[in-house]
Amino acid sequence: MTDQSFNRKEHLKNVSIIESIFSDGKSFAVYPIRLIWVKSLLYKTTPTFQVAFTVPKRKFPKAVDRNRIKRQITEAYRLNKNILFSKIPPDNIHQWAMIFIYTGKKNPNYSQIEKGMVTILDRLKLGDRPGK
RNA sequence: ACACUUUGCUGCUCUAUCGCGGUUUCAAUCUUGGAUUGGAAAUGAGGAAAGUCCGGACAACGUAGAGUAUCACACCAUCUAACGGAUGGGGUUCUGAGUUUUCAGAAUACAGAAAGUGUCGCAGAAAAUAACCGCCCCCAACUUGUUGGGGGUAAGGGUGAAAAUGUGCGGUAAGAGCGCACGACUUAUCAUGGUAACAUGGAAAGUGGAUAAACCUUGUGAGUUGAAAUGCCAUGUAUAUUUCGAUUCUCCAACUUGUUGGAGACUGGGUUGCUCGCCUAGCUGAAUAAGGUCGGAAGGGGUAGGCAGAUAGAGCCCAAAAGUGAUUUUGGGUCUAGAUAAAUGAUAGAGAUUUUGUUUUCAAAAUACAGGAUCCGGCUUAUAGGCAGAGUGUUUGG
RNA sequence: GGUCCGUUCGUCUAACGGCUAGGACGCCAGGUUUUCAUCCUGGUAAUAGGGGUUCGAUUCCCCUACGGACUG
Repeated sequence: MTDQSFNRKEHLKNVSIIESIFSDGKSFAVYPIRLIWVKSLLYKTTPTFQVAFTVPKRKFPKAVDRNRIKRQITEAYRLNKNILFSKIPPDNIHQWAMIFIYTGKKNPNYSQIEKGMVTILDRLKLGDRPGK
């Protein structure tokens, strides 16, 4: 049985970490989602992955649309995050902070978002990247 | 019955699994408080939550007072915590019916142009002290019906959004509210009705073009700033640094003879934007040095976590009574989000409504506008479908 | 959350409540040139939307839409 909960601690809230992600984070995109992330040393109090979700206000001016897209992305992450946990190396000393940005232009359906989320989580390599 | 207009109400439903926010409760671990993890229960976004166009509650600052500026509002009464909101009424304008007296509906920033200033393009003689043409009178000249000069006159003149109170009679050289009759309008006034706005009627004076969503005048009201207000706790730090200004003078009294006290001027600061007024400061020192203090500006360092504010209230529902109504009173019942990088979603199934195809069946698609952020009362704007009421028109039947 | 400002040809801008809404850069057509550029001539094209005040609105007032600035 996999863990499907999504607590408040797993939300990314620290302002300085978010600014560092936007200034020197690494990114790639799978339609309709773009992922930006940064890796740092592990603290004991915070969980391994901290995640935030945003939708640009320029493309979706109404708050109803933005809320719905954020909820759907959150749901897709919650149901598929065991892909990430299964890829953690055994002697892990790092933690990851990630931001998912919705880059599409229309209101999506959930199946599209879930497909993009699964491929993103598959493609993200957590192990020892040689360039690091 | 259908169509249109308008007003009000409503704003898809249920089940299972996983997951999120706060509340209550149970268990475990660490334990001073308390924190973390897990389980359970009930619960969790609107009529506009929106725009931020008004009004309040609440909070901070200010709080002897006066004047003025600035801003807002402007028929009357009532309602309300308050309002630029609502209800009822009045006036004006428009539309329809009907017809000369009304009825119905809609709109209405609806104080003052007779306090003053400004503006009124083009056209037109003239756009606000109206004589260009025309009409009339007097004088002069001669070519004897024209010219020139002086004066009177707003009845007529192709314009314009607007042309000096309309029609008729009298009157006059020609004319003119110059006079009269019937009207129109304005001002202050009297009587009746009405709480009042106002209506009706009488007598008097008068005829003043429009524009105040031009300046303005009158009346009424408003202190300023807004939950990023504000209070407390924790963490952290630097009363750092630079620069500008002020720290003055006179008089009186006392004695301890250079100090103290009082009064005044001046300067700085506070006092709602300004003024007066009020409060307060002007130290050490021989010194224009130096230090201290006060005020302004520049610039820097730190934190960016938690609690309160913050959800029981001008609350919601039902009934009765008062009132034309907005609304109020009384009685009973009820507790119903409280987040802070910010909680409502996904999957599966069933049903409801609408549309399309097919037409017993069935299949597919869609289900509006839109998401709390301190809280209320309004206004404005967006809104699929459904329900109810009113009005108008058409058709059918009696 | 709060306070305030603005919207004029495709772009940048001007305007006393009063003429056909002016100018520059563009674009189009013609001319000049062997051709292109430059230059000359002409044309095109706008008051964010709705309502009101006024004889008359880009201008004054109200509502809506959009854009922007400030505020810890």
